[in-house]
This record gives sequence, structure tokens and C-alpha cells, in this order.
Amino acid sequence: MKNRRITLKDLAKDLNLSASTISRALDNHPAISDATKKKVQRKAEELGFIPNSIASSFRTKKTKSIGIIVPRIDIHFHSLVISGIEDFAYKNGYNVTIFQSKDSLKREKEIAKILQNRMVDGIIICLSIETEKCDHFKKFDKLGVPMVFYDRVPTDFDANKIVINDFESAFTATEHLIKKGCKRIGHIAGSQKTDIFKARLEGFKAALQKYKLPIHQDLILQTKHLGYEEGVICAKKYLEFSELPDGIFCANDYTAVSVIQVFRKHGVKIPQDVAIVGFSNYPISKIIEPNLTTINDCAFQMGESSAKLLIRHIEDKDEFINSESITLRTNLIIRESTQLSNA
Amino acid sequence: MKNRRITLKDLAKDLNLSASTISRALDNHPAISDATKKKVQRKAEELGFIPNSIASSFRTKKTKSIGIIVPRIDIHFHSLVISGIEDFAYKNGYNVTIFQSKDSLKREKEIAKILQNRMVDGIIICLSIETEKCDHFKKFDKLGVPMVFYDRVPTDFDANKIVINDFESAFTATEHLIKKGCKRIGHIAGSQKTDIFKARLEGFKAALQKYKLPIHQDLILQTKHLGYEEGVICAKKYLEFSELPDGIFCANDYTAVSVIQVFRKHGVKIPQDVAIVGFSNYPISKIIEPNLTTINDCAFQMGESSAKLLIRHIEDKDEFINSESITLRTNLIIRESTQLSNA
DNA sequence: CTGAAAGCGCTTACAG
DNA sequence: CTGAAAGCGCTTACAG
Repeated sequence: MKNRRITLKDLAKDLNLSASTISRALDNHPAISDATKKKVQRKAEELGFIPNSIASSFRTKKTKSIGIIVPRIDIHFHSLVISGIEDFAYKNGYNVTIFQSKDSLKREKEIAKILQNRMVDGIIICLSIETEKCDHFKKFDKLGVPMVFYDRVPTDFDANKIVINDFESAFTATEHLIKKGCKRIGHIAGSQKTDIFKARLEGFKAALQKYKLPIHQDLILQTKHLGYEEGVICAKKYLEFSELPDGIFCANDYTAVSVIQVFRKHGVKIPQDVAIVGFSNYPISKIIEPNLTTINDCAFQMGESSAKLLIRHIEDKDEFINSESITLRTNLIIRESTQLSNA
Repeated sequence: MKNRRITLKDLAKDLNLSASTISRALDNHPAISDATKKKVQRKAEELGFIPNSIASSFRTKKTKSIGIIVPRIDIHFHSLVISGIEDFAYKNGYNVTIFQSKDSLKREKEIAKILQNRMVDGIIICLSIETEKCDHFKKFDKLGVPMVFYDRVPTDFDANKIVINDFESAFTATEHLIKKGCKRIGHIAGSQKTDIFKARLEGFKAALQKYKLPIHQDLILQTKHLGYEEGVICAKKYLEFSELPDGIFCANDYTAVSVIQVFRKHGVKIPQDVAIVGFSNYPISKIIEPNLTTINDCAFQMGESSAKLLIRHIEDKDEFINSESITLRTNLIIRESTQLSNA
């Protein structure tokens, strides 16, 4: 049942040509005559020849494969990024191999070890939440395997990075609340151990400062993982204040959604009483009522850009470039949670 | 900067042993003395030897790699399945390479072609929505590359399959509505070209028949993709009836969510006036208000089972087994959309 | 324009 | 318990 596979040699014997010529003909090498190329290609088709890519990778030391390490693939942000990576990679003849660190430094190190085995030409990484030092990735620099980091990126060494400007985005989000007339603005913050959430908090504060509004420390609520349940707890805390905030910038959409739901249940009107802005433009932001104003974090584009940058580094190594850092443009999507719809 | 990699030969020279012995020692071959093993392993560690997995794959014809073809990875169901696959694969020393068919038959065929190049030891597939005939996958049988299909599986040939019982699940969901006292029950159906949605409709009808309830053809609304927007349209259609249904079984959660939202906007109380059941247990089902009663479709487990079955077929080929079909147990998760919470 | 030959880095059947 | 040798299926520098 199981057929032996056709190899270059089989084709060569069949056509009375050398394996070299077959190889070149299939590779559309300029030195081969058109007649021969056609003959070879027809025969290859006829016998159902599929080149053994492992043999080819072995010989050329190129696998046309990209490794991706993400915390979890079932987080929508990451699945969108991966989708962007796969899209760009596919168009350029690369395939993508995926690993989940599960936000465990230990597992991230194991994966880094595995990936040193020549399986991939380059690596795209979003660091695990536990990762503070990136020594386990420095090896790849020495091996000449390019890396691109996105979202959670290393701070302890120069690296190729694709990020958004969290500070600016948070500033824009907060400014939007201010322009809508909010004066007493709260923030639900992510872990301050993570740079991106720190930057969002900073951007929030900077906007208040620019517009000479007071920073109410007690309205800045800290969460660990910006989870939906944590958002519920934050919302309840706000409700205990003698005076509610009139605007809240949430560091992600999940917490924004829970605030909306808890507030509405308590008769707080959104956006009339409190305006809410989220961050990420998750699918739920379009479904929750009122629809959520949020920052579009360009996840798909982040994937595309990561793949593009990585493949460029794989294919033409420019000895003079040590690392590149690319910042993507985010945008504020204004919806009902900060603005009455004119429906 | 870029170091030459250490090979078996380097180790051999360093230790005055043959490459054969090094290879066996690292592989923990029983014929090698413990002393030698230790010596070799220490040296390998010292020099930072990483075996070239491409060379090894080339030699053994095993890549320890699984190919996955999904319609899109940014659909939550698929990202959960992939997560389950990656998890099981990782534990068993396999890695996973992902391709998106984008629900295009043409692209699916291209990918099938690519995967014939020896890159993977086996393949897990969810067919594109356009796929009716699976000839492009039959090649893998001949090549001895095992395949496992999940969710959308082939009907035109025997294959390894992991599915849920859509008929039974739909039956259970509908029966639940009936037991809650619903008598005039509607259904929002997916494309009847797709077996799983056909089975859900059949299960729905079977439950009504068993309990001797009328099947109101006009309350069975057909959609193309079970999208959120399509759900909105269906909901509006229901509202135009002189008499509303008192229960609706939706073939997925998106349409269920839109029905809930549209109905509530029109003052229809859920579950008092109309009880709603969805299908899939998407994250939104826990967030929408009221929370959605739905069928847990075991996406993660489906991934695990697919990987498990595939790896079994890769590692011990049993000549007597032609194909296996595994049906996973789903369960109904009862929430507020069919039952008043006792809070 | 085509071919002969070497070699990529492993693994393994065979020999001792 | 260890080694010599062959070979997996390609690619490519060299020769003609």
C-alpha cells in the first residue's frame, strides 16, 4: 500500500539526465535549456514527484520555517497575531511552527532549547509574563537565527521589536474622555511589572496633567491580570465611593466590559453618568451594550509586521543592523460607551 | 560572530570515540557503557552540542512534527482545538505546524500539496467550508501519512475522525427547552450543506417529535454562516410574527447572543418570555446578560483527542485498522437564558 | 548547457 | 561494548 516516494534519481534515470540537471531544471535555473526544463517538469508532474524538503533543508541549511512562541494561542490577541504571521509567511513560502509557553518561564526555556535544533530559520516571540531576563534567547544571536519580539518584549538587551505605543494610545484614550467633558477620571491598571501596562498608566496620567486635571490616586485601581472577574471587583469598588468617577479608562476590554455590566446593573448610565474606554478592540467590544469605545491594538498587523521584519532579517542579513524596533500606529475606535449614538 | 555549530564528529574527535558511539550514547542506547555515556553527555553539555534535528529527520524519515490545517486560527473554537493539540503534542515530543485554509478549497489544496513534502509525520484537519470532495487528501493514505479530521470531516471516504454528536447535543438542548415548558420552539440553523448543522437541525426536530410538539417550519430560520449580524436579522424576523416563539435553540452562540440583545431591546424578557439556548460555549456566553445556556462542545478536548489519535497512528501502525472514529461527550451548561437565577 | 562528485550530519546494520 | 562504512536525497562548486 505504502508507495516508495519518487526521488530526483528516479526522474534522472527515467529521462537519461543527471540528478544535477533535474535539480536545476525544477529550480528554474537559468543555465538549463527551456526544452529540458519542460521535459523535466512534465515528467515530474507525471510521476507525482514531490521534492523531499527535509533533504533540501538539510543540504541548504534553510528550513523555510518560522518558530512562534506565544503565552497561549487561545487568547484572541495572540491568535490574531499568529494569523497575521501565518498569512505573511504563507505568501512568502514559509510555514509556522507554534509553541505555547503557557506564561511559564520554565517552559519558555525548554522551548528555546528545542528551537536551537535547526528546525526554524527565525523566531517570533511574545515573552511569558514570568520572564524578566532573556538569557535563554541570547544563544540565537550567536547562532545567527534572527528573532523578533512583539507585545511583551525584552528590556535587558537590544532586539528586533514590534510594539504599539502604549503610552501614546493611553494618552489618546484619556484625552478622548477629557474632551467628552470628564473631569474625575479613573483607571483600571494592569500589572505594573509589565512594561506595556506601566506605559498605559503613565499615558493616562500624562493626559490628565496636560489638561490640568487632578490625578485621583484612589481612582486608579490595580489588577493582576486584567481579568473579567477582577473588573467586576474594581467596578464594585468604584460604586462604594461617595462620588463616582465620570470617566474610566480601562487597560483592556475585559475589565471595561465588566465595569459596564456592573454599573448598568446598579442603574449607572453609560455614557451619560460614566464614560468608559477600553483597550484592544476585542470582538466583545462590538457586542457589549453599549458598544465599547476602545483602542484598536492592530494585532493582525502586528503579526504581519513581525513576519515581514523576521523574513527580511532571515533573507538578507545586513551586518550593520544590530536591531530594529518598529512601532505600529494604533487608533481610537469611538463607540457608544463614550458617546450617545444618534440612532 | 556566527559560530560554527558543534556536530557529532566534533564530540567524537574530542573524546577519541567514534561518531557511532557518540550517537548511541546520547540516545541512551543499552549497548553503551554507563561510563562512556556519562563522559559523552558531560562533553556534549560542555560544548553546548545541540543535535541537528533536520539531519536526524532526514536520516530517520521522522520529523516529530504534526501539520494542522484549520479554516482560520483566529476563530476561538479552532484556537482552542489547536491549543489542545499543541499541549498533547508538546508532552509527547512533537511540534505543530499550522496552516490556514481561510475556508478556501483552492488554498486547502495548495496546503495539501505542500504537506506532501515530508515535513510532517501526520496531519490534523478541519475541512474548509467549500470542501465537498477530499481527493486532495487521499494521497496521504498512499504515502503512509496518517490523518485525523475534526469538526468538519469528510463524508466521501473512511477517515480517522474526532467529532461530537451534533444530533444528540441538539436533541438535548431542545429537550431542555421543552422541559422548561416551551411549546412553540424556534431554531436558527447553519448552512444545511454542512453536516454538523444539518445534524443539529435534525436533533432539534427529533426532540420536538419525541415530545409530540409541532414543528413550526416558519420558526426555523436559515442562515449562511451563523454570524452575529445574521442573528440580528433572524431576531427581527421573529419579532414580526404575531406570536413569538417561547424558546429558541440557536445552532451557535453568536446568533444566540444577537437574539438576546435584540429581544431585550424590544422589551422581550429572557428567559420569562423566551428561553434561549446556544451552541459552543464561547467565552461570550458567560458574559452576555443573561448568561447563555449552551452546549459545551469540548474544543480543547477535541484537540487533545485528535493529537492522541494521530500520534498513536504515527507510532504504531496497525495494519488491520483502516480508520477510527471517536465521538466526544458534550454537555449542556445551564445558565440564566433558560432559567431564572436564584440570586 | 549538462554531468560527476562531494558532502550536509546524522543513524544503523554489520562486524568484531 | 565500540567502530567502520554506507547512505538518506538533495545542492552546488567545479569541470567541460
